[in-house]
Amino acid sequence: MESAPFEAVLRLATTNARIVRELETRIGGHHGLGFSELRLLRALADAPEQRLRPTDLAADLEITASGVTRAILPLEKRGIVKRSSDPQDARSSRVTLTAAGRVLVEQASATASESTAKLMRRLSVGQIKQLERLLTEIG
Amino acid sequence: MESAPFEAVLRLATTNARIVRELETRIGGHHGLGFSELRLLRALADAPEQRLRPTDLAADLEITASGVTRAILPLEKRGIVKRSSDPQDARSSRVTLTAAGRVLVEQASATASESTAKLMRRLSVGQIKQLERLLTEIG
DNA sequence: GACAAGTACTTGATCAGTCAAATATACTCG
DNA sequence: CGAGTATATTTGACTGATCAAGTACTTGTC
Repeated sequence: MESAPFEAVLRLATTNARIVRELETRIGGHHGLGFSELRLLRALADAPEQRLRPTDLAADLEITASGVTRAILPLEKRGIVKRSSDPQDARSSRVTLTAAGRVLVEQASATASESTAKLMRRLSVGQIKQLERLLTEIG
Repeated sequence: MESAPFEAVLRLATTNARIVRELETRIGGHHGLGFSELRLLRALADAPEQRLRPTDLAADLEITASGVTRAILPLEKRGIVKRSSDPQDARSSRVTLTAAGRVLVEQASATASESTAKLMRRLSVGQIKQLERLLTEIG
């Protein structure tokens, strides 16, 4: 009773866990940033005008709105992101990278890229692209 | 400053999060089991003699030994797994599926397979196999 | 324009997992 | 054999996330 899709999901989970754990120590050591924090900063950096509402961050990161609230707090205290009110909707707000945040995300991404390249040294660039394509294709 | 490997890792994380969250509700709803619990039970089910030491479980699942200790407790209380002492090493123990556990993992896997197939409906069987191969290849 | 329903976010309680330290046992080598 | 080191597990304190409930605002309908 083997199911190719479910086997793939199990593999996805372990590979993800291994890579995240590895990057966590490398990024954390260099920049005092967790993997999920870097993920959040990258989402901001990649957004048009480097600005997103918490809800959109939640959707991008596949976490809950509640998780976003809690993730943002320490980043805001450290002056890495900033919140401003959303002129279109008073319930919401807009989260932006500060100048310091832009520098940090740049540096941390560089470290992460380097480490990732090492972790994936067994795959060719083509295979990595293929992997990314397949993951994106899922949904 | 784009890095194919790191982009792929970011994608890996979000896709993983989405799938895990989805399966969590489906498996949880039907069998009262979390995704990571099912992962643990599957590791046992797939082990020779359906028996593993906590350390080996930790390695298989890519979590810490500490995490295994805590994951096993509720499963043991529910009679899904059982611990016995390791005759080779008094520091360690052996974790096995109970009869009830074997039934449960079978049923939950069926549910999970079904849900996963739906989640991955946009990929062909060949693409899913390819995805799994690439993930395995990484490390 | 008021009221119902929906959406955006926050908060309290909880959970799964981490790390560091403690404990217990095993292994190695002089 | 015994000392020192290494390994297996557990525990306490903590972190990052969840869910459910609450607040605040917006939207759609009559």
